[in-house]
Amino acid sequence: MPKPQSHERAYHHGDLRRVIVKAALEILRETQSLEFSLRELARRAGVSHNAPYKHFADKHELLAAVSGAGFEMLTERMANEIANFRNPREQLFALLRAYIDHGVENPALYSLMFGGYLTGPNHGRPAIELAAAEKTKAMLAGVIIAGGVGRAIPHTSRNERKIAGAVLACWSLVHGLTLLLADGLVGPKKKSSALADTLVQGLLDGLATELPVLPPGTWVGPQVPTS
Amino acid sequence: MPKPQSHERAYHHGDLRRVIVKAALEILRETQSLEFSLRELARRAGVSHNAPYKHFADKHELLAAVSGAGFEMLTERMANEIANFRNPREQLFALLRAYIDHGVENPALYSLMFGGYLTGPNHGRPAIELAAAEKTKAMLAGVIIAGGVGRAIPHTSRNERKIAGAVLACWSLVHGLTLLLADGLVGPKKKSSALADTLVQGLLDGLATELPVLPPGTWVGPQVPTS
DNA sequence: TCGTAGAAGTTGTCAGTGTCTACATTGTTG
DNA sequence: CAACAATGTAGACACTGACAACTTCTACGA
Repeated sequence: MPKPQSHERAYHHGDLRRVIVKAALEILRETQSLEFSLRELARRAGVSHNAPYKHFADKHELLAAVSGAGFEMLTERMANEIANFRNPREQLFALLRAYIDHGVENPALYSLMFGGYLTGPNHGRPAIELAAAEKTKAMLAGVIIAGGVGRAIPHTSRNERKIAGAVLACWSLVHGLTLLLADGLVGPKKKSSALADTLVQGLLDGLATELPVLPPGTWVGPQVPTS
Repeated sequence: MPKPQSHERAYHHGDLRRVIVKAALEILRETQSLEFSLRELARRAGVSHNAPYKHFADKHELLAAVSGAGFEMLTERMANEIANFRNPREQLFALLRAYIDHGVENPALYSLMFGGYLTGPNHGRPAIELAAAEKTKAMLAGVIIAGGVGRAIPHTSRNERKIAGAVLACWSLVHGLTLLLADGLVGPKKKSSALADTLVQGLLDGLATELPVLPPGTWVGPQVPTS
């Protein structure tokens, strides 16, 4: 086990991986731009330009780790918000708002998570990211099953498609709205919460009256890597 | 050095700007990756590595032009689809489907358009892009006004917010769905059309019964550059 | 007609980047 | 305590985006 108790680190850093990811999150927040260099990151971490390669195979892997950290922050935030309510409807509402806020408050990180930087030519999303994203989706599904869209939906195989449809609808709307807001393509950022609230409200109302039923054969889930 | 070889181009290309943008679109489609170099583009266009700088101030401006071309392709495609129908409801449906298809068929381009590559630290979206995006939105708004969500909404100042809400709802859902599909975060790409259809159907049904009303003071539109 | 200003394309250069290889330092373990 | 793997450092390389200076062509007014 590492023991970096001394404030003056020796040759071995002991916790460089986490430090680098944290530095990346900082840069992202400060500059709001994805155009930072691996070397700048190393500099900021007070380490030689090649040290990160001992923890990440290449830059993509590093960015994937940062993105994964973003997903974890997101799920944690949503979980915290959910804990404030008992009514599933309110929970779902709080969850979606947390999602939007997370994206709007840190657009660059959100872009990294969803902007397609990592879903390159052949290589699908890195596994580390997929796992984190899956947890996010599971949380959303949980609240919906508990009755987020108006009534509880028992998690039977018969309801599978119904649930998947509701999850997809919620996620799509909130996802798109967040992107548009973060982009500045619509509306002022300041008042986004009110805007988002009414929109989400509308969606949930619509969803409550008629749940879309997905056609058979469709399958909602992460794309499994073929290798 | 370079002599005028028959109908081969001479020193002056004549139409390099368009050729470069087209080459960029090709690369995007072939590699499905945003990581191409300006120099590779020049090579592909059969031109020296610095020629593009006579037409674009820097790489950002070039990418903005490519993104703008993407928006134009999108609006054109939507317009074509709309022309096949007279019923506003069907028109809206066709329009949204065209939007989704456009994104799913060329994820890299879609990422460039919406992934936040260009909305850097301070500089908002380039004007050329904003103009193109605005036309897209106008078309969507037009169909909605004509009755896309069930009944016509006269374009009075009283209905301004109602229209804006509907536009935002439609765009958000479709935008988010497209991103999720293109990302491969949900569902298989193959069957996406069926998936999208039912989802859009659900949204429209929900929207028809209850249009969300935006709170006063919110304003839906592109963020104006401070120039 | 011509000659010149400027647009369009070229070559050369520079700092900075991602990644590779070789080397140095460390903590761990037999 | 010595060998070893993990971790960090130093140097090198091809490539990138951008700048400056040069060349080639085209348009246009006297």
